[in-house]
Amino acid sequence: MPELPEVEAVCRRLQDQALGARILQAGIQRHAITRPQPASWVAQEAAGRRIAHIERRGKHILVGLSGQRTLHIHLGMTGNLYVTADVRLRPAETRAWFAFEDGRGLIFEDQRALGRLHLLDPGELERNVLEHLGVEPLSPEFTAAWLAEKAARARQPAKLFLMDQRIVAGLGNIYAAEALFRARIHPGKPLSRVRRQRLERLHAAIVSLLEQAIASAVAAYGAPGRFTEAESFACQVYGRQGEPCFRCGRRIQRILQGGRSTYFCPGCQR
DNA sequence: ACATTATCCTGCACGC
DNA sequence: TGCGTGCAGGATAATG
Repeated sequence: MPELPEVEAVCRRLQDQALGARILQAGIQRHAITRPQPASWVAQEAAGRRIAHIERRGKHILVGLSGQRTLHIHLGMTGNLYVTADVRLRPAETRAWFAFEDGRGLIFEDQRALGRLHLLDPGELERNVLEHLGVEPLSPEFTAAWLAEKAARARQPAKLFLMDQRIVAGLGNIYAAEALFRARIHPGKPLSRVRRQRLERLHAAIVSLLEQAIASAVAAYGAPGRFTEAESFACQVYGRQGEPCFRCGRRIQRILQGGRSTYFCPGCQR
C-alpha cells in the first residue's frame, strides 16, 4: 500500500528516468480511472507534451507537463508508476501508458484499479488537489508546536487525525499505527487529551519513521518491480494481531476505526 | 454539523 | 473441487 515513503520513492525514480521526455502518444486502458474526465480527452491532451518536472504532495504524484498542464496521479492501494524500456510490452494490469519518442514509456499499473489519473490546469490542480491537502510532514512547517496547536482542537480518535489528509498529508493506515505505537498513544484517544511531551514524541516519531521508510523504500525500489510494506519497512504493530509486542510482550490487538483495521499494543498504548 | 457507512476494485484466504 | 463470502483499504459520496 503506497503511503508517502513509497510515493516518494516512485517520484525520485521518475525524476531520474522521465524528466525531459516527450510524450508521443498516450492510452487509457481503464476509462474509470480518469473520471469524470473522458479518458480519450486525457490521452489526446497529454500527447505532444514534455515532462518538465515531477513532484510529490502527500500521496499524490504531480507530473508537470509543458503547456501548463499537470498529470495528477494517485496510486490508490495497489498502483505503481514507472518507466519501461519498451512501451509496446505492457503488463496486463496497465491502466494507462504514455509512449515517449525514444520507445520508452511511462506505465501506470494498478491491480485493484482504485488509483486515479487526471490532467489538470493550474486552477484545477489548486482547487481539486492542493487545497485539500494538509502540511507536508517532512517540511519545516511541520513542527512539534504546529502539531500541538492542531492537537488542541482535535476531538477525533488519534488514528483518524493522523490519517486525515487535510491535516497532515501522506500518512496511511500503516504509518499512522506505527507512529502511535512509537509515541505510546492509544489510537482511540483524541489528541486534545494527550500531554505535550507525548505530542512531541509523536512528532519526532512521524518524522523519523518517514525518513527511515523513504530510505528503505528507495533502496527496495531500485530494481524494476513493486514493493510491499514488508520489504520497505519492519512493522512493530501493523499486521501483528495476536503476536507479542516487541517492547512489553503483550499481544498486539486489532480494532476497527472508521471501518479500517488499527493495530496497537494494549500494554504500551494507553 | 458532525460521525458513520457505502462505494469503487480485484485477488486471495477461508469455510462449507 | 468449487463456489460463495468476506476482507484488504485510500478517498470520496452518501447517509444517518
